[in-house]
Amino acid sequence: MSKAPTVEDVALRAGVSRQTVSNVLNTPDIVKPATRERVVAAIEELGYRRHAAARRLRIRRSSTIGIRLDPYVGGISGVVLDRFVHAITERASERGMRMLVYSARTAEEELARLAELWDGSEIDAAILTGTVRDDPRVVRLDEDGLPFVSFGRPWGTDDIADPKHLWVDVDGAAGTRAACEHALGFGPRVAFLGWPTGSGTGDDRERGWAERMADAGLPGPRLTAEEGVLPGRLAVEAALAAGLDADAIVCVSDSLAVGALLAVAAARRPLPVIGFDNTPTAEALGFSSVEQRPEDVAGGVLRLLMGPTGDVVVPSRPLAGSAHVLIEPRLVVR
Amino acid sequence: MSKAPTVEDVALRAGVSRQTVSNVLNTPDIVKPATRERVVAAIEELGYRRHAAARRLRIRRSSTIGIRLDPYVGGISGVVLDRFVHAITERASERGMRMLVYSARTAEEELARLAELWDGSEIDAAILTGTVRDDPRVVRLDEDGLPFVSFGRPWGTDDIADPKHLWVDVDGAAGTRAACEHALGFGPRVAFLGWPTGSGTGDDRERGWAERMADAGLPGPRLTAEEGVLPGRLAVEAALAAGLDADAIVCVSDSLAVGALLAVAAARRPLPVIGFDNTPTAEALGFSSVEQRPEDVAGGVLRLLMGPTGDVVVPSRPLAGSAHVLIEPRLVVR
DNA sequence: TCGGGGAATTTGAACGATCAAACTTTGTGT
DNA sequence: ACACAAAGTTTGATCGTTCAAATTCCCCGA
Repeated sequence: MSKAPTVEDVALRAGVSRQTVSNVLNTPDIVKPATRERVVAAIEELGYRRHAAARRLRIRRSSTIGIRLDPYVGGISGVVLDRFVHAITERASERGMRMLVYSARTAEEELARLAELWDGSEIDAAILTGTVRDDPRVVRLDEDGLPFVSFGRPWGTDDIADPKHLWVDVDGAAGTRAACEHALGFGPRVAFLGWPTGSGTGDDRERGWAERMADAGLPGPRLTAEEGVLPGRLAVEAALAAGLDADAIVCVSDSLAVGALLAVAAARRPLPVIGFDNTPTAEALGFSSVEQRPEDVAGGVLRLLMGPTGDVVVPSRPLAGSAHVLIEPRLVVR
Repeated sequence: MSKAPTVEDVALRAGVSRQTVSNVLNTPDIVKPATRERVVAAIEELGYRRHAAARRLRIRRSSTIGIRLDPYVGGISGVVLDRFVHAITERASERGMRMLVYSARTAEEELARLAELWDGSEIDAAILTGTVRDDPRVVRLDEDGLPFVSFGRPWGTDDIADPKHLWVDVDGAAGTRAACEHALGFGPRVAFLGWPTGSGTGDDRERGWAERMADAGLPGPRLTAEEGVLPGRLAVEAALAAGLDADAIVCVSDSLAVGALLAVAAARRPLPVIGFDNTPTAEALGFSSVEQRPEDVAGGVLRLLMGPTGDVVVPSRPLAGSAHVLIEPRLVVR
């Protein structure tokens, strides 16, 4: 097994120069067809492949996007992110991009990692997940000039009119509205099991239910629990014991939905429960759930980073109207 | 914001030469302490970071490992792989390695991707998952000289004595044996719900149960179902209807365990069910399950690729005794 | 036949790091 | 004080590709 061929080898074989080979690879149309064919043939024969590192060094682009993969903490919620990672990996590859994953425990550690990857020219862009209000990462990445998109809105800031950075998110209200619509088929009293007020995501999802019920002129009961199966179960058990009068329960997450299901089953009250996130657990237990459509989120992220069709990351200042993508989720009925 | 500093800039600032800076970075002990300090200070002041692409080009190593991330297909089983990806990302980073994920739908496509990444010098090694008997990937990667480790044994080949390649796997029999042990605490009649005979993994897991029961002189009933919640449910329902006499059910997977649980609940027969893989669903529903310990698998993979402590991939011919790692799973009791 | 001009191709330099070898400094023993 | 080895440092070349500028080719009209 000999050394991998270089442009030089190909050039020699095709009887042309380095640069012509390079042109065939990068800008085929400026090469005379006859020459091009000869070069292509030589490439085939030698099994030539570009050396990525050399190319990166020269053009100062890596065609790679970084994304964090937190240490696995268990629970249902991590699954959504994993699905997104799968989706973005696939979509990125269609656009000629690679995905580099890194791990970090804290925001600081993530920043350190990203700085390293960015300065070392290992990534052209990054995708942030789990952004919080006044996220320190957003500020620093802006300073560093690293193009990035976040999956999740920066709740609390008004950045529709004056966008500070690019983001893609799921329209939670639309999701629960759809869930509600479906739930109303079981009867007029649709309850909502949500998180305590204050989380942007939770409030958004609750709004969909509240609005739909208001439209119908049917204020439904609202329950609250911290995220988790057990809290959900306890909340619903308590509500049932207190004489909850509902025809269905729409939940802010699959974890809470599982808890609700367990409570409902224990009480022998066959109440339909609808979850959010459509995790494998929802599939396994066979309850309906709102699907975030990770593929569409991934598509949105890439569109913001690279434009509708390009295959290069184009650093763009966020412009009102074109800095955000809001994905409409869909209800998976079971 | 000016151009990123290079070794040259650092050298100038510290009043030394390029190479000395490089030495401080790579082999600090051959540099005189006083000089070293000056260089380190200059690096700090300028915020210098190595340009990864340039380094890769020169040393012909990328310090990157590739791993496939299949398009997400849903279901519970994919979660195990995701957990492994998380774990390996974390561990790899501790060893100074990066993880590059790629997607592929078929073995052929994966080979194409890997060849591209390997020839382009983007990865130093690869991790294969879901290897099957006479896997075409194994042969081709060997030919190409790409170092790789597989997560999962090549069932069917005798490669303990004459190892053909490196692999790490989970000792399924040990897992079900532990599950069985725990189940025997509920009573002597422990049933097993497995896949149809013929899958290496399934047979291995079943063996643990069979052996443990044989040791106890208690042949338990054995049920069979294809992977999936519904098949599992139907199998157990049928068995219960036919008068299944059991004190607990050990299952080959969490999916089947969920099915078993649903059947058991529907029949109002409080039977403990134990699953395998410890997915979030097992956690959510609160049933015991055998945990594959992805962190240990990840550790094993890196050890095979890089030796016990190194930070470089060392391509090694598989040697009997040191080519495989078998992880002992542990039962998570709930 | 020659010149003009655009298309096609080639040449030299550069990207930023490390290797190998040459060179200089330091330290030791006599 | 001197020779000699070891330690420390510098210089020139190189990895494979692409950019920028220079050169050659080719067609067409005068």
